[in-house]
Amino acid sequence: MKYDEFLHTIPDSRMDICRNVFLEYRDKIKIKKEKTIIKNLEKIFKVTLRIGIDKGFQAMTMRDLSSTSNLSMGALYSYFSSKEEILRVFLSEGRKIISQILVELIEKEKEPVAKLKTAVEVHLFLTEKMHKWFYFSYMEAKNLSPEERENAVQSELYTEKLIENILIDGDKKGVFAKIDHSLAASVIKAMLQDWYLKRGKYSKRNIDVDHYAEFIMSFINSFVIVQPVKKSYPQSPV
Amino acid sequence: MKYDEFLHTIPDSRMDICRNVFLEYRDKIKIKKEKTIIKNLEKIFKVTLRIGIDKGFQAMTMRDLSSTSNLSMGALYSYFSSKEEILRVFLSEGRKIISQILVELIEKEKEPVAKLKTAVEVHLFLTEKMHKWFYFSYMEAKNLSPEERENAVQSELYTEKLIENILIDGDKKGVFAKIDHSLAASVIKAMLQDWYLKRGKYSKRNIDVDHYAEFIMSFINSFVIVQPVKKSYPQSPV
DNA sequence: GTCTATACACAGATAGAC
DNA sequence: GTCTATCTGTGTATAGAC
Repeated sequence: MKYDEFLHTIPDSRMDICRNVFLEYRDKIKIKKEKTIIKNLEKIFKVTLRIGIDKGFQAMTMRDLSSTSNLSMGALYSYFSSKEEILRVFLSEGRKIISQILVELIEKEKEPVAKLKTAVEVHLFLTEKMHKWFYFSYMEAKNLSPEERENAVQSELYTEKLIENILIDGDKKGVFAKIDHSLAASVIKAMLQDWYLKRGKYSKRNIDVDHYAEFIMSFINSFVIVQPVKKSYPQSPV
Repeated sequence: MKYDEFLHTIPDSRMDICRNVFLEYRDKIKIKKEKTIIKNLEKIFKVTLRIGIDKGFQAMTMRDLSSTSNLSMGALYSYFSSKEEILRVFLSEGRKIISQILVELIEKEKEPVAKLKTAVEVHLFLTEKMHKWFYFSYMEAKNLSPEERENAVQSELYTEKLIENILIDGDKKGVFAKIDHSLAASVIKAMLQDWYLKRGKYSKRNIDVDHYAEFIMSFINSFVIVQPVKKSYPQSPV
């Protein structure tokens, strides 16, 4: 799959998060009109993401958030009871949406080789589409409460487990080599994460997500596929 | 090389940082006695690292630092003119020491295959020995001033360039495949970073640094070495 | 629903005693 | 060299007008 195709297959995650937050927290929010809530939640999350990436969530003050979102301090506190809650809700709702899309698209494939390719691609495409959210989530997870941080860690491990299971399945079916599945999954995960953690670096070098996906698939396949035929990878023009 | 051997070949980095800071900043520090300075710098950096990893540098207050290090607020400010300066000095001195060791050990090797292995191992061993510093450095780099952040980024790119050059050299000599050297170096770097970014995860699974080094070398070699003989990697006992 | 004004706590930093 | 006491700014959060 190419990134362009992927974009057509999934809904607008930004809207989805806001709608889910509305449904889940409507009794805690002091405002009643759905339209108003959604509109302002979008503003709040958008600005949180922008400032949060720029200088970190801790360094963002509620006054920053207020002035940049054009909502008064008072208004902000009718949506969230504390600054901490903004972070908690934003990260946890994002995680839900992501794991939903990831699992759904992987399950469509049946063969291990195709499953692995899909897992890699969908993960990269998701992080491409929501790259600010992913970067923010990675950097700020440590500022969550212990329970919420545990949720974030588990969510990451879940993705890794998905990959590990694909590798195990492929090993059983004889298409993948007898490797350490757990370690291999970890390392593949690290490659996937590098895409959103070092996004700026790859942009500067004109590497787009399709190019990166193709490259790491060739890297991964050289290790996991049984009796690999060595494919030389074309040198990118500098 | 094994991690145990490595430990004997390098000096104590903690002491080194403090001595270098003393030499470089002796005129800015309000204290005169070298012994006192070194002793207190060690305390300050040690506590900064501990609290900084625990809850982030921004969240650490000077009062935290004061009470945990048993130095009064006033004393702290006779060593550093601001909280920000502690971060700046600690990170920049650390970078100097690390790049020094890395370059020195890589240059001892002459053949590309051995050079690559050494680069991977030394990087892993360094991050193992100073893993708190590396984690802290990674997480707090964004809180530096623009100029200092640029230095941090350049320092990372320098490591990557070292690896890239080894790959290019090996390609010329016919021992490495014709791959995209720049992308390959990036991905290898990502694997190396995962070791200190996810240290806790690997500890839980009883993966030590020697084991990790061996694994990612087999992963990397399957991709970069010309006409690879597929080595199956032994399954680790769970 | 949204605003302004303000309470209150706590941060970084310094002055000056010892 | 090190301490305590204190200044001043700024942070989160709320009360109550509109």
